[in-house]
Order: sequence, then C-alpha cells, then structure tokens
Amino acid sequence: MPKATFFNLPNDKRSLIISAAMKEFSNANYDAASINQICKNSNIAKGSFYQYFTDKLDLYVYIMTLAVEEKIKFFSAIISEFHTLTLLEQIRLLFRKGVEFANKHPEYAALGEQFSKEDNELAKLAVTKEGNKQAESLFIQMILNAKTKGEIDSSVDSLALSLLLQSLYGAVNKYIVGKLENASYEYNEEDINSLVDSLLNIIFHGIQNKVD
Amino acid sequence: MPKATFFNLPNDKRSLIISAAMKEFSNANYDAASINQICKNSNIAKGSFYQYFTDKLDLYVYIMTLAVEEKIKFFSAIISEFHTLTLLEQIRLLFRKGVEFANKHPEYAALGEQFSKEDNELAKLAVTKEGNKQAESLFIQMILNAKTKGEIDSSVDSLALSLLLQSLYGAVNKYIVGKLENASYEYNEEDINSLVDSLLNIIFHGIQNKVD
DNA sequence: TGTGAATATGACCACCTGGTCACATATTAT
DNA sequence: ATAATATGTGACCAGGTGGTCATATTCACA
Repeated sequence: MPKATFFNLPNDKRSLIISAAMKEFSNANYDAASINQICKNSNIAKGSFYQYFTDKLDLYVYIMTLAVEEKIKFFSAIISEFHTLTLLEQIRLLFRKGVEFANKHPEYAALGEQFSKEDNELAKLAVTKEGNKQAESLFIQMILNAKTKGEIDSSVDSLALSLLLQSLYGAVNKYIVGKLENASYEYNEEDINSLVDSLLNIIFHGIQNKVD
Repeated sequence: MPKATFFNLPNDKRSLIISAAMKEFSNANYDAASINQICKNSNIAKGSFYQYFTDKLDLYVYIMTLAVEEKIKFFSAIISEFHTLTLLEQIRLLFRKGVEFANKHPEYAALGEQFSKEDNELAKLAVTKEGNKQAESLFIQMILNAKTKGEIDSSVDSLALSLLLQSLYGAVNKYIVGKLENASYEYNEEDINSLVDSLLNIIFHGIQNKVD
C-alpha cells in the first residue's frame, strides 16, 4: 500500500500520478515500465515518488488493485441476479458486460491485457495475492450449477468447458483492446456483441450439421 | 540473417550459441533478453557475438525462424493428407499434433509461447515478415472447406469459429508449456489429449441439453 | 515570529543494457 | 617465412534502470 503521504496529496496531483502510472503499466510490462517516466509524466521528482511508495512493486500492486476493484464494482450488479438466469443468459451477460467495461474503461482493460502477459513472477504473485481471485472459479461454479439444473448435458466436461470459456473471454478482451489501440479504427460495440453471440451459439448448439 | 562467420563455426560451438539463445528468448521477452547472458552461457566474447550477428534483432529473427521451420516440418506430413479427412478429424489431428510437438520440442514450444506474449512491435514485425503466416488462415480455409462439403452448419459464423479455435489452440499450448515448466510435475500426454477431445466434443455437439 | 514536523528535490549510486573498436591471435595462401 | 585475411577479445561507451539521501522548502501550530 502507498504511504500516508500519498493519500495526503491534493486530489488532482494524486490522480495525475495514478493516471501516469496506469499509462506506463498498460504500455509496458512490470520490468520494462519506468519509474523515471512516471515521474516525468506526472511532474514529480524521483525523491517524491519514494515518499509516496515504498518501491516499484508497491505502486504496481496498488494500480492493479484499483483496476480489479473497478471491474468488480462494474460486475457486482449482474452477478447478484445470476440466480434468475439460465447459463446461456449468464454467459452472454458476462461477455457483453466485459465488452462494455472495456469500452467504458479502456485504460483498465489495457491494464488487464498487459497483466495477462506479465512475465515477472514476483509482480504476478503480489497482485494475485492481494486481489481475490474469485473470477477464475466463477465459470466452474456456473457450469456445475447449470448441470444440477439440467440445463446442459451432464456428459460435458466441466473443466474443458471452463477452459474454453476462459480462453474465449481472454481472446475477446484482447481483440477489443487491440481495436481500441488503433485510434483511427472506428470502434463498434455492436459488431463485437454479435461476434460474441456467434461464439456462444457455437458453444451451445455445436457446429455439426444435423441434417446428415 | 547471421553473417557468414557464424555458419563457418564448428557445429558444436554454433549449436551451443543457438541453444543458449533459445533458452534466453524463451525465458524473457525480446527487450528483457540479455545478449550478455547469451554470451556468458555459450562461452563467447561480446565482440565475437557481433561478428556472427549484426545485432540483437538479427539473432532473434534467426532463432524464431528456426522454431517456425521445425514446426512446419513437423506438421507438413499431416497437412498434406487433410483432404482425406473430415473437419473434426482435421482439427483433432491438428490439436494432437500440437500437443505432441510441445512434448517432443519443449524448447520450441516455450519459444512460441513467449512470442505470443511479445510486446516489442519491431521484433514481432521482423519475425512475422520473415516467416510465412499461413498458420493464421489455416483454420478459416478448413472451415470454409467443411461448409462447402456440408459437414458443418452453414449458419455457423466462420470468423467466430476460427477465433474460437485459434484461442483454444493457444490456450492448450499455454497449458502444456506451463506443465512442462514444472519439472516436478509428472506430465501425461494422454490427459491432455482427452482434454482436447472434450473440447472438440463441445464445439461439435454443443453443450445444451437436448432432452428438454 | 519561531520552531518542529512534513514534504519536495535532484544529484548521486551501483548495476545493467546493446553496441563499438583497437588490438591480439589463428588460419591460409604465396 | 611472409603477407593477407579471417576470428577472437574485453575494455569501453552512452544511456538507461531502481533506489538513496542530504538538503531545501513548505506548512501547521504556538
């Protein structure tokens, strides 16, 4: 956690530092990100930085935690009403909400995309230790729940389906972040949503021709 | 391409350099990988390195090209007999061959996994420009072919299915490389293959319960 | 106005990077 | 043996890194 001095800072100065750090950590991985750059872009001296944070890792964990909290806040509303929905509806909502989140908070989405590629084990561990990793088991819970309700075929391998959904969710995010990086590209949320629908349609109904 | 001097080297010295470079580039991304380390691990002087390669990028592209060539050689046999197989058989073969490749050449697999996370645009571009990127359009070709043969439902979104297969292929590779890194873990190729079968079963038949 | 605590600062440190270059050593051809 | 060419070498360079610290400034309270 940042030191008390950091939280005593005037709001605009503090948020300037945060946004500079977010920008740096979404453009470079942990080791490549530069504290010097963050200082330069937020107009603070190197010495000041170390009055706010104990070290680089301290800042990194703080920034990533902010992103996670924002995402949880964004998703909490829909998760609470999951029990009223079918698995298909749950998954579609999850994916669409993910698209919406990336659209509304591209900085956080870019941060997450960068984190998914992170090499530095220390940095990865520090972040996952801090945040609750409920997300990774969410799919499994949903799948098991749907099985008991008889919504999906019991012969389906739960682990495989979870892996499939996770990798697909990651792919969609990566796709969106890639689009958003191209400022020139005209981004269309509806196009992505119809792609998501196509994907879910495949997963739920399969691709094999039933006529033969 | 490396300079002539490099290819004049005695075989064992040359392959020592190659293996040291492969090790470095599979443990760190392009920017983080260290030429000093490669020199140290292959017992050559810094000056010698620059008699063999024009610069870091030269070595990087060379190493990645070796990996791509090895993979193409490995897959060429099965691709040539694709026309005798159904889409399901093609995809299953592709995935299984991928698992086998990662098992037989873990160094190359780790290299590919690292490349998929590569941040440095220059390095990425230099590699993709060199190698033929036939792989990325392979799935699309297979899908369109299967559609004309009526093997899969024509309403299936080809692009979405291709994205799904690609991301799944990447996820499986990542999964395997992760397992292989844990030397302690007892690796079982059959377990992975049955996971692949579960995944393909989902894609071909869907997960929705047909009883309701 | 004075005093002590909080905060701001940038020169500095040790260490690393990719790349260069003058020089030393082999190898080969004459 | 001599000359010419090909290789090997490591000190060195400019420029970057995360982190430190003595000092200067600002602030709050008496």
